[in-house]
Amino acid sequence: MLKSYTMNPGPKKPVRVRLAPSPTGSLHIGTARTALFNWLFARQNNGKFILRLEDTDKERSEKKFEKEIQEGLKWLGLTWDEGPILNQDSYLGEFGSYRQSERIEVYKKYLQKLLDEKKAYYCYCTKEELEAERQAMIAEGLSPKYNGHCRNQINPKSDREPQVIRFVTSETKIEFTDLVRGKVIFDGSLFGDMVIAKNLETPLYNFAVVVDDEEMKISHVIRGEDHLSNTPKQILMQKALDFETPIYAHLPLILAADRSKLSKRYAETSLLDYREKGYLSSALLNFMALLGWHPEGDEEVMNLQEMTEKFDIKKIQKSGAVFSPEKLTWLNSQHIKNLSNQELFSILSAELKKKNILAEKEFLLKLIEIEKNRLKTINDFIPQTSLFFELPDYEAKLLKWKDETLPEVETSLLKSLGAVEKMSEKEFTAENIREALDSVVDSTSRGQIYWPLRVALSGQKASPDPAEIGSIIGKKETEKRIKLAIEKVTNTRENRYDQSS
RNA sequence: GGCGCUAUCGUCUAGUCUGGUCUAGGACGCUAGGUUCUCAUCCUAGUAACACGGGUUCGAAUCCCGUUGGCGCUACCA
Repeated sequence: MLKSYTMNPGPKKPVRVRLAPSPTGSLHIGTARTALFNWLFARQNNGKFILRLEDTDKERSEKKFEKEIQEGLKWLGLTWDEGPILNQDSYLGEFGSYRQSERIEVYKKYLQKLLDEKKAYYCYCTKEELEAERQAMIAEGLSPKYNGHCRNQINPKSDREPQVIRFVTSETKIEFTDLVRGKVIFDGSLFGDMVIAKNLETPLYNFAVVVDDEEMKISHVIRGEDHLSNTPKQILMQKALDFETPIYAHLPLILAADRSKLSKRYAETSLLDYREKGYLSSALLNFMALLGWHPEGDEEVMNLQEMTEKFDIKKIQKSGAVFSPEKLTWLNSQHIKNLSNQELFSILSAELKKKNILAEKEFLLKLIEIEKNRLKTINDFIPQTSLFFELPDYEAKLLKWKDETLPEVETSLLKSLGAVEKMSEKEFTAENIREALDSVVDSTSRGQIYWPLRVALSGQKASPDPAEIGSIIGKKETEKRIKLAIEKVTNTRENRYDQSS
């Protein structure tokens, strides 16, 4: 007769959620999104967001990744209420350490309790024996699981060393209600007695999680869908230990374009690399939220504050979401536009400093004003504004508007020069330049004047308005660049056959 | 293979619970047009989807069953 465990939410506990990454790699974009949803949920419910480092795998865990994870979360503004402190090595708090490798005594206590109560046992079977058994079961077409050989210590094999500690897995149906998926049922009889520790001092993931979630009074476990099949196993252990089962919410995974697991081959998976590439944390946050969730209404560009107001965990999508670099980039440009010039200034001046480029505040502010709409990433700024610092080299033929001839270009440049020369340094604003230019423009074609002038001032085929450029580089530099262009034209004409015919 | 999750434009999604107002809405992308000296911005328009097959019903994207596809887990990793 199968008995079945049903999860009852029980009395309302204060909301405490956690992010539990393993420091075995950089902060993955998927982990960052999990952090976001946890954070949002905590904020909405007046709860606490806890960061816990799951470093029970001694071989793969590294301190530098612990630091990176924290740095990434800080950059996103996803601050945690409890847990490690950046640049501080000891992580002690109300619940002891938030680093699993420093909580061995806690796990040991519960491990011993299970052992004493015969809810767990030492297994003496060797890896080789287990593997042979596994293969045999697969050959028979069965789902491979441990046969329970050592469960009742039928044959203590006293000449051997214990290999691992196994949990007595009850053969029951396990049912729980997932906040995003609804009711989920697993059959415990398919699991077999699982290994929960290598020995008393070396617990494994599934066990450590159960202990920590209880000890740290976690109310809601919001994590990736890859943990969905761990959940029934963890629930079984909670029952054995007489722990309360938290409420679960399993998030859909982030996928690559071919719907496979998001890997480096397809897009950058490390969060901090997006900072390097010139993405704003607010854009990343916005983008990650939109992967699996959508606010009511049509407005998709949001900051953290707005997301906190609109977020609804019950509205989370059930199936995986493909990562779209294009949308991320678009969102980034939108967030850049929403920044005030002052905010952009702080970001960009830091950027310039890194590259040892000196610029005065007033000058930078002017550049920001005209470049803001042209930026997709912060990193675009330096290459796009280099023309204001130094005129790039260009070919004379670039000065030609449509199919005009070089002599016509020269005439046009001469007109521009004349208009500019009449102005004083003081009245050299974009608006005034435009006015002066318009007075020499032939009503049929502004391009005839504007194009060659723009190329003369920028050296590029795509750039901001020549009047804008002129106002920033100043009257003297403007005249200098126009004269240079005229020079280029005449040199080309002298040294080559007339190409106009 | 077994178990679990899942399925609306190329992509992210609204709509599904509480069938009709859905000739399926928005966003990204793409295309065209407008503004314009160029690029970008901005504006307008277009493009394009209910996986398939049954059933229930006067009526199904929406409810039920099946099929197929995708993903996850199946470790002495997390």
